[in-house]
Amino acid sequence: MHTGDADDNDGAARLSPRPASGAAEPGQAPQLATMARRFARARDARQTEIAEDYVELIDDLIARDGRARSVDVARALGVSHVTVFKTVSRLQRDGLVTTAPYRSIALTEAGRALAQRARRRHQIVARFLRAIGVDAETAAADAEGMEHHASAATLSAFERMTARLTDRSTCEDGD
Amino acid sequence: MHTGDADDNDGAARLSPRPASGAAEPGQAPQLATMARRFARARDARQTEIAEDYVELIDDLIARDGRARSVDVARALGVSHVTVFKTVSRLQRDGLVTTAPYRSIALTEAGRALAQRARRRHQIVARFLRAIGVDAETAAADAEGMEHHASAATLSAFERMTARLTDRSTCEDGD
DNA sequence: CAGATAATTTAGCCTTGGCTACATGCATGT
DNA sequence: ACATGCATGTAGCCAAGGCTAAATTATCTG
Repeated sequence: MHTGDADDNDGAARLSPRPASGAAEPGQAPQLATMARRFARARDARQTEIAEDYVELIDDLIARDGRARSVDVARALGVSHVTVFKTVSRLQRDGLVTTAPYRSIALTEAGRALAQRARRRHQIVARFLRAIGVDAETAAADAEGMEHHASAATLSAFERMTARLTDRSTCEDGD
Repeated sequence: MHTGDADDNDGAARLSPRPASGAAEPGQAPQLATMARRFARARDARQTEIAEDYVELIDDLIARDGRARSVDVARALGVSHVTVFKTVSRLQRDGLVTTAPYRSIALTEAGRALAQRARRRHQIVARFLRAIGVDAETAAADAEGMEHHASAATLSAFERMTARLTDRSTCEDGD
């Protein structure tokens, strides 16, 4: 009843198995698996982004203020303190932070290690973006999202390029 | 009852308002707002990542196979077809795709536009990563996640650098 | 010390994005 | 033409990550 059954093929192709070419599988099947792997990696990174943001921020707050209150975390992240509370509970469950009722948030060893890794990546990305000519504010904002998706190889390349661009004496050969 | 109340301050500082310095606000308040803005942008990008991935992939499938079946989308993304079904329903609700029962997925104008923007960013990021020496597979995988967080300024810088690195005649001046 | 202010915690709600299990529809093969 | 297989759709579950509202606890102030 919705569409009858004939003339709406201006974009909604009928689901016949192979309308275009007979040689679809050999070129497509491995590519599908490869794509799936890449998307899985991105999905995985998305899941850890929040944890990394939290521990990095908590580490920053402790370094700056001597403590990390959930209200400060909430203000820095721009979310409600309830969201922080629940997320911090998950982080505690996952062994990244420790909390005691009505006390400031503390990082575990694992949390500190993750925070340092995250900060290092963040700095590499941010410095790199500035080095290639992105303004500081945009660099900081983009780094905030990009850092979680940069692999070790990419980070190395970023560091190489940053060094090369910062030291103006080298042009086409860095190391 | 849980911890008593006194001696666990090896990391869980008491929640006194200002234990470190009296000049906390002027240096911290604007920074908190700035950080919140950056995190909000990253959060926003995270929300649109999936939509962009879907429309870009659907566009690719249509270009390659002449149609985009949800089962193909599911295989490419590495998720179940039910997840695809539900996500595509949301995309339809948001005006990015159109679907009819048992028909292939079609992109709306808005969906096609978003797909093209996403693909362009994807290519810029991937080409750039390869240009700075990241291997192809890692570049593709990292680009998958990073593309969604690259602002226009960063993309321009990427293009500039890619051109500079690809065309070896220019060293310190691109355009 | 009592009240006010601020922070934390709890309770409950929503959307997104993932899943399994099952039901239905389409399309081809014999 | 009908069975069989594959694709799609439905129902229901879960966790994450967001929210408001209300209750509880700390801390500061008067």
